Parts: sequence; structure tokens; C-alpha cells
Amino acid sequence: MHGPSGTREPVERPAAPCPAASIRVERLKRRADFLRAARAQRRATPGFILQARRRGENEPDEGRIRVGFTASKKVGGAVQRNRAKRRLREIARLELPAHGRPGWDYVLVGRREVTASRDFATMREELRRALEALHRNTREGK
RNA sequence: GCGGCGGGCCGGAUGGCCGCUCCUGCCCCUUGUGGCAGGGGAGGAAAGUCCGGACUCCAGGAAGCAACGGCGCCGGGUAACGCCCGGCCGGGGAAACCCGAGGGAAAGCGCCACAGAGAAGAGACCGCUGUCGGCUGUCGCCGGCAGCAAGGGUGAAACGGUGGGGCAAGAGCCCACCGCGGGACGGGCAACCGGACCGGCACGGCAAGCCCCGCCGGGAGCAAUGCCGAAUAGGGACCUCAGAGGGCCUUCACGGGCCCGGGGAUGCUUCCUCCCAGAGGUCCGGGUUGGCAGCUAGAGCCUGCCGGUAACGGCAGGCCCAGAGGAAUGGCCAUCGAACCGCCUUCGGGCGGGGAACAGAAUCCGGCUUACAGGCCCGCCGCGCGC
RNA sequence: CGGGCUAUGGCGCAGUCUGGUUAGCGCGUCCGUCUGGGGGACGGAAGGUCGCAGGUUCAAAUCCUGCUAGCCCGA
Repeated sequence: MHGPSGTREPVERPAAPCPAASIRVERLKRRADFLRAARAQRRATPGFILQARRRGENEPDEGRIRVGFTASKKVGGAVQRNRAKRRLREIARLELPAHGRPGWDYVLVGRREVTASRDFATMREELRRALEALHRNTREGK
């Protein structure tokens, strides 16, 4: 991206409620979970759409972060869809352990063209901001 | 050197850091959704799902008939094919070469619009010829009868073509050549090719219209199928096959054996083997939404030799080459880098920009078809120049 | 994995099986007339590579083959 001087990306700011480093991120598999997440909150970014939902008290896996990925046929052919999912998986892997919250479900939805081609560092930044916005929104709402 | 034709192959490279998945080995006071190390990890089309198989279930197999579907020059290859190779015939091209669903229209039915006189075993509109009559000075015109089908015209197609003889005018009426039909004989495994001689021409097209002939095909599909676990009340209602049969031998009896009969696929029928005294289906209610096998060693890949014009086959040696399951094979960076664009050029190239097509396994193979930036190699044809 | 349907003027549909004559119908569009104007009625007109590419045939929207796009079933 930049010249050779661009050493590393900005050092990650220790998020306020920094969770345990060994936190696991589970994969969302059930259709019902996807539907519930879609009905909860959402936030659109240029590269993807983030849906998020805090699980109820009696749901299992209390301390876990769960995440699912959606890339429908609208995103493109198999190549575009898989590429979009791979990149979404990667930003989730890099950002969610530090910036996600335990007990939440997240779903990342791919968009046509953009998800597969947008600058990677920018998408990471957008995910951090979207997570922050949704969490703040919930605190104020409740 | 230029233009063209055919075939084969490749389809970004190297390294670093961080991940995913499978396999193997090791480690553990954390036997876990664990850790560490090493190794494997998309394609020529993985695609469309258009053919052919393997495999599994419908119990296994063989045969006939009917229906339906597919295929269709000949020979070969193959597990098989609608694929491939070689050949034949027809068409295109100056050639290399390319294209062809290419059996049967003298078994039958059907169709051939419009135009045209006439469209299937047809026809006489304009015409041509003779003769008779009328008109007329003549050329000629009109009408009747008889003969003709050459010329004009229509059409996609008009019942051989060209030239000559012949005739009142004409016509395969006769002749030559070409075409067509038959064909002794010769060549070829065959499709087919050549063809002495004979026939005077009769036999239009469409079968990707019905059809006839020959060949092939039972159905469903890895969400097939098998096993384990968990859960529940192995619950309830209804329906189907059905006859829970008969005889004989043996035994005191229980039981066993044989025969007839019944059932066990998904058109009907026959035969052989095997199996059965229970099996199957629908609906209501409840539970589960897990795991394992199938799952990758195969019509496999590489090399060499041999057979074959070739497709391909045989033998020997070597190799192990993705196995996921909301679905791995990735992300980022650096260097090198093709197309393409700009500038310079001593036409060899140099400098800068630029950054890689179509597309991703889902049971597995053999084909076909379609998409594809660009590059490499081989062979052939034509033209020009030089030796 | 298996099966089916559709594509025709701007829109909705016929025609395709059984090939041929002007590819037709309704709505819409445009022009004109009636009205002071609008609406409406009447008269007239324009507008179609029949999804794409090959093939069969004298002739193809129609028959055959291969593609493309959209939709719907079943396991």
C-alpha cells in the first residue's frame, strides 16, 4: 500500500473491557440463529453489513463470541462468494477476539464486488467502528 | 520474409510472517473443541449436467413379447458411449485443409404455400405445323379440324442435357458425348471404387413429418446405502398383500424332510437360484436436527521397450497425488514479472507507468459442450527474395 | 442430485403441436375530429433482430442441436 516505510499497522489500542486473550470465537451454524441476528441490530459499512445480537440469559455458551458469514448468490458466482467469505472470516478472526463481546452473536454479510476487492486494512477499521457503534447503541438503549 | 492451415502444451514465479484442513509421529500435573514437529492440500475446464459407466438399494440372474426413448455410411479402439481413430461418399477451398444426424422415398400414409396451363406417373396459356372455310389486290388476319411440345413465361422444383440427323412441324424418333438405370467381371474385410456390355429414359423432393429396418436401453440415486449414539410412551388410528393351506415320508411325541399351492421389483410372460409365516403403507402425537462408514489406490500417474498408419493395447520398473462437511486449500508484505500505455531509439532495444484470463473439488471415473488475458513448441500449404 | 416451464412491439398475452400467405389481440404512445378546455368517444398511424448461435428444408417464431437468462417442483 504505502512505501517501504510503512512498518506495521497501528498498534492496537487496548480496548476498555479487554477480554481474556484465550476467548474462543465460535461459528454460527443454525438458520434460526442467522434469522434472529438479522432481526436484531445492523450496521452497514461500504465493505459489508454487520448484524449483531446479545444472546438471552438462558441460551448456552454464555461466555462465547459467535460469528456467522453470509454471501448469497447476489454477491456473484462461487469464486466471488467464497472470496468474500474468506476475507470476512479473516477480518473477524483478527478483530473479534479483541473487540467483540462475549455472549454476542455477529453475522457478517458480503456485498457485491466490494467485499472481495476493498482495501483490507480499511475493512478491519470499519469492523472495529461498527462493533463499537453497536455496543454503544445497546448501552444507551438499555 | 509475408499470408494461411492443422496439432500439442503451459496458463504467473520465489521467499517471509500470520491462519485453515487432513495425515503421520511425539508430548502432557491441563487426555482436551489440547500442544509441538514434519508432510499433503483445486482445474484445464474443478463449470453446464448433455451422454456413457463404476458403486449402492429395489432379492440375484437369463430370455421373449409389447410400449416408450435413443442411436444410424464402413472398419477399428474402448468397461461403455451419442466419444475417439482410420477409411468411403457428398459439399467448400488455388492448396494445406475444413464441414456433413450420411440407413430406407420402386411397404404404406401425409405434405409440397404463392405463382403458374400444369406440382406427381402432369399439362397446353402465349405458341409451332398441316389442312378446310371465310375475309383480302398481296403480305396476312379470323374460325373449324388434326398433329406437336422445340421456344417464351411461372416456380425452390416442370418427367434428362449439349450438338447433329430427321420431320409438315416436332419429339430418344435416330446418332455421338455427358448424365441416369441395370450390370458380366476385377479390386477391397467392408462402406465403396473401376467397369466390357445392355437399356433409349422409365424412377421429383421432404423421413431434424408419421413411419419401416437394424442396434442399444429395467428403475432410482452418495440427501444412494449401512452402522452407532441420543431422545421418546418402541404410543394411537386406518388400510393392503392372505391362502397363516393341502398331501406324503419319518418319530411314541416334539421336531425334521419332500411335493403341490401362495408371496417376495416398478408393463406382461417363461425359466433357474435364493428368501418368507409375517411384511409393507398412510395419517395423528412425541423425540432428534449428532457421529462413523461409504470417501478416495484408481478403467490412476511417470519412465522405458514392444505391437499397431492411428485411436489404443501389452510388458517391465518406479510413484502415492485434496478429501471439506455453514463446507479447508486463505490473508498481508517484499522481489521478479506477461499483456497494455507513454517517451526515447543507432530499430537490436532502453526508460517509466502498469499489474495477470476463464474460473474453485462435494461419491468417483471416460467423453461432449461452453468460458478463457496471454505465451511456447511442432508439422504442413501458397507467394516473394537470396544461394 | 433429479425433473419441468417460460423468453414474441413499452406492458400483458395469442400464434409453435400440424413449417408457407399481412406475426394477431388488449392496454399504452403519437396525430386528427367532436368540446371553451379536461376527461371520454370516434377515425387514423407508428412501433417487433420472435432470447442467442448453428443446422434441416425451396421456405423456420414454428422442426433439430448447442448455449444464455429467469422461474417452479421433488429428494
